[in-house]
Order: sequence, then structure tokens, then C-alpha cells
Amino acid sequence: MMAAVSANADAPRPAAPPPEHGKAARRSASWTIAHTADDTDRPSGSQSIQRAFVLLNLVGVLARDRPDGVSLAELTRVSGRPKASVRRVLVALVAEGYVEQDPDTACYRLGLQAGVLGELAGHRAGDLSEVSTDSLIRIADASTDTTFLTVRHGSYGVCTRRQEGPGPIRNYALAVGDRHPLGVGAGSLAVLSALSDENVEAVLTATATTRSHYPGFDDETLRNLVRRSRQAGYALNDGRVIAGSWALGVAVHDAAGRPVAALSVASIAERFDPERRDELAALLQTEAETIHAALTRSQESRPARGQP
Amino acid sequence: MMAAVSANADAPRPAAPPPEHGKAARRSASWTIAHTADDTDRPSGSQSIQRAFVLLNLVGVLARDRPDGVSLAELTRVSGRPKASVRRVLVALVAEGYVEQDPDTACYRLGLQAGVLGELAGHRAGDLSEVSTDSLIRIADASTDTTFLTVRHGSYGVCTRRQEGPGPIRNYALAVGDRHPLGVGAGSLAVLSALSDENVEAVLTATATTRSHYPGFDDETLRNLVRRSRQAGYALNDGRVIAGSWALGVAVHDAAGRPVAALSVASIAERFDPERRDELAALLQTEAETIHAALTRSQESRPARGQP
DNA sequence: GATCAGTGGTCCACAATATGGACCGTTGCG
DNA sequence: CGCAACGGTCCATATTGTGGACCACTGATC
Repeated sequence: MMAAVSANADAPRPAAPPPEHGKAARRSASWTIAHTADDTDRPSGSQSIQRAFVLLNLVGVLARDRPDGVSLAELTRVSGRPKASVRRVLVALVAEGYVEQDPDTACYRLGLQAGVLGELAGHRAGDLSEVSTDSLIRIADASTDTTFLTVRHGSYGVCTRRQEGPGPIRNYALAVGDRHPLGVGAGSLAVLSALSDENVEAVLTATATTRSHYPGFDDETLRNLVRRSRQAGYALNDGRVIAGSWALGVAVHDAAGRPVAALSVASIAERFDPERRDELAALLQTEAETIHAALTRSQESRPARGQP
Repeated sequence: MMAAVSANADAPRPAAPPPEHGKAARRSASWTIAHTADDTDRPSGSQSIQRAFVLLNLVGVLARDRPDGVSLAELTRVSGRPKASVRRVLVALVAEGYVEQDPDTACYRLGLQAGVLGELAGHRAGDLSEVSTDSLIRIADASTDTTFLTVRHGSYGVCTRRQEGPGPIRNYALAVGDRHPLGVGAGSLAVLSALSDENVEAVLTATATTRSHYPGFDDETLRNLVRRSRQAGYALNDGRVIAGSWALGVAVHDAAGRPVAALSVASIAERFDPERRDELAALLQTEAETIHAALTRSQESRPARGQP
């Protein structure tokens, strides 16, 4: 666990919120995640809504492995917003059923409607998540490591699925719901590397402020990583996000050929010697191609919009 | 299909939105659903957030069986709000990734983050949905009819799960995400009937304005239905919501003994002769008890909040 | 090809709405 | 018994969201 938090993009005030990643304060999260989409965006008349959803994401991610939920204090700390505001929003979310408050601990976790929304969104046939489940399972089985599906969303990558492998090694560097700038993490880097140079630059500028919270991911480093990934045919994260935690990713292209996601496998550094890298890359590439084919197929059968 | 829509509670202006349920206008929905929680609630400083989530629910429900999504026009029509406002909120939702807009049709459907949220909320062990899946499958198999799990949320009931039976009869009266006042529909009525008289009255007043859109569900009728349900030991919806579509429901109690949900089975009127009613009621009651037991068990094992 | 009803999308003066610093009542630690 | 950290509440303020009016486009229908 120890999963990723903080640094809301909208308040450029330094605010000095995260006491570095040194001795992690309290039981709160120790590191950074991007909760909102673009830094570049112009809120233009919906700031409160944006804040509400950022907070909702935060509740989801922070309460992920905590059945009791997240405390108001932690949410205020991590969101960097005044307590009163956070609470007001939380009350609204509770009223809507998207968040529920534990009557005993007074902590917050995702509520009924969150599940309903997932139910409504999840089983969209022809959807990426839908068609990639089999691939994820195959990769996890074959590699015996933890496998991820990262989906591109604007200039960011969101982990939308995670499949544990049968092996003894567990990797907690990435979990469903985590969001990082494109380029941070193997899958995310694979997507970035599959973009045109022009788009890469656009992403770099768009994620600049967010990336200031990620040590060791400056523009130049990322450009180098992109170059290396293109050359190798796969993206390698050699412990840059969390020391000792390595991963290897390959981009997935949609029917139109655009890189919209990535498959990746994570484990400890020792399991990424050159030979195994090639094996893994081949494995991932095959499955990425399978998914691409499935997406293309389901795209072709679209125009028919029959109905009983 | 033809599933349920409209009548946002916050705008008491008559507005004459739904042209009755007669010749369904356009391809839009023909009937009513409650999208927001309480009529009684005091928005107190979060009206825009409430509106955003109401709209999000609306997108989810309306786009449910429509891969292309919902048009802006339909959303404005059905939400009863000015187009500009609806659009502004939609843009915000899109920016957050909870809604996506089809680049071709310009229609809106649930987006990436909606699925992620569901993923984060869904697999909460010890959760109601989690422990009731087996029961739903068993009921659907045994009855050969469509089976539902309805969860109480305030004075309303939300359909959170739906299991098709192997039989030839399909029922489209209720689908995941649909929300109705307690008392409307078999499962919903089962929950209402399991409440104390005092609570029943509270629900009746809370849902009064919403229920004005549901013909044939006035206070007196509901009180009669509650009385009948308590006597029979099960709730019967004899085609009151949609003609010819009957259903039978039984309440599910949580570890503390409160009725928090209901199991129900729906089919055509012909399949609800007295004998079969008793069979179904017994079946549902057994499963409701099973779920209750599971909830109690998982509740007891709670206090231990260990962590590596 | 002009009309019209229907889309999706944009603008901006106005005030209702969300904001957040200050404050209160508890709890639990030293 | 302070003291710190907690959840929760208040309310004057101006920032924020509001929504009527308007534009451009499309495709029936006359």
C-alpha cells in the first residue's frame, strides 16, 4: 500500500503541504498523485464541481484498502483545502450517496452510488477494460507477476485494472485509481513514447506543474526515457517511482491507431534482467496486438445500432 | 427497456415536462424516476454539486443501453434545467473523466473515471452487493425469472443488481441505477413495509413531491400496500408501476436488524398465481436470511483492523 | 431553395452561491 | 490539567455559477 496522494493542481500557492517524502507523516499517504486532469484547464464556471470530483477521487483512492474509511482530517491535509470546504463538499457527496460516513469512526468511504455508477459504466461491451481482461490474466499467469492496465486520460495515465500474478512477489507501487502524468511509470511511459514528438512536448508542458512533485521526472529526463523506450520497443521503469520497484510496459492502440492505453508488468529489480525483459516485452506486445484487434473488430460492428 | 426518467425534485415549478406517459415523446424515456435523494434536504451551500451528480446519474441511466450516449437536448429536456447550465456541468464532468462525449454524435455517456470509481467501490468485502450475488443467482435459476437487489438509500430504493433468469421472459421494468421512492415496486415496498409505522410516515412525507409523478401511489394506497405486505410476509407489486409487469419482494436486514435492502423477482402477471407466490416468497425469504447471516458474520469479524 | 424546427455551442450582466477563517465542544494523550 | 488534534458549525464576503438570449449548422418539409 502507501499509495499516492495530494498536490491539487488548482492552487498554485506553494502552501508547503507535503512535508517532503521523508518521514511520512501520520498514517497518511507518503507520496504524490495527480487527482485532476489538466493543469492547463480553464475551470470556467464549474470550480466547485471540479473540487467535488477531485475529493471524490481522493476518497476512493485513500479509502481503497481501509475498510473504515478516511478521516476528515486526512482529507483536508491531503487535498490542501480548508477543512470547512472539504466538509461541506463531503456532506454533499454523502447526501448524493457517492460517499458514506461510518457512523462509528466518522470516517468517509465510497458509498452506494459509486458502486452503481461503476455497474452502469463497467459492462460497456467493446470497451477497453472489457476486452483486455483476458489479456491481463494471461500475462499475469505467464509472467507470475502483477499486471496492470493503464488508460490514457488527457495528459495523464490512470490505472484502471490490476491483476495479481500467481508468484510470491507482490507489488504495491500502483493500484486501481492511481493517476500519474504520462511518462511516470512503465505503462504511462509506454503511452507517452507512442505519441508524436509534438504531442510529447504538449504533454510535457501540460503536466509541468504536476510533475514538480515527482522528483526525477523533469522534461529532459522524460525526453530521454521516451527515446530509450522507442528504441527498445518497450518502456522500462527502472525503479524511478519507488526504489526497487521495476516495471515494463507496452502501449495499446485503439481502432484508429492512437495509443490509448498500456499493459505493464511490475516486480522487483532482480526479475528484469535483459533476457527476461525481451520475453516480457514480446508477451505484452502480443497481447497488446490482441486487444488492438478486438477493438478494431468491435469498432467495425458499430454502425449497426439495432434495438428490439 | 424504456426506463424511467425526469422530474428533478429541486425545481418545484410545474414546468409541465412529461407529456404524460401516453405516446412516448421521441426516443426519450417515457416515465419517471427520482434522481436525487431527499426532497426534504437543505442543499445548504452545495447546490451546484448536487446538480452535477443528478446529471451524472442521469447520464448513467439514460445511456445505459445506448452505446452512442445521450444527446444534450434529451438531457436538458429530462433534467428540466436550462440548456446552458446542463452543458456547463457536462463539460465539467467530461473534464473530470466521469463522462465522455462521442466525437461523432456529440452525445454523452459515462466515462473512464466512472468505471474506476466502481472498481474502487465495488469489491468491498462484506458489502451487501458482494454477499448477495450468490443468492441472486440461485433465485434467478430457481425461479427462471429476473431477480433484483434493491438497496435502501434514505427514503428511496436503488436497484443495484439485476440477474437474468434462464427463462424466456424478460422484464425491463427495472434496471441497475433506477431509483424510486420506497414503496414503488416490489423490493422497494418490501423495505418500506419492514420499517416501523413511524418511519413509514416519515418516508411518505419525504417522498410526497416525488411521488406526485407516480400515478397511483398516494399516501393512502401505500399505507394499504404496507399493511397487505406485512400480513402476507412479502411485498407484491401487481402491475402498479407498469401494467402487466408483476413482482414479488422480501426485505433483507443488516447485522443490526434494520431493513437495508430487498430481493425481488419480476415477471408477467400470469406467473404469480397464489401457489407460486408462496413458493417464491419462501425462496426469497431463505436467501434473505442467508444474506442477513453473512452480513452478521462479516460484521462480527470487523473490530480487528489489522494491517501489515 | 427558402422555411422551420431541431440540434450543439457560446456569451456575459447579474446575484445567488460557495467560500473559508474563526470558533465551539470533545476526546485522548502526557 | 493543559494541549493538540479531532469533527463540526457559523456567517459576512465576493467569487462563483447562473441562464436567457444568441449564433451556426443540419436536415426535413413545402
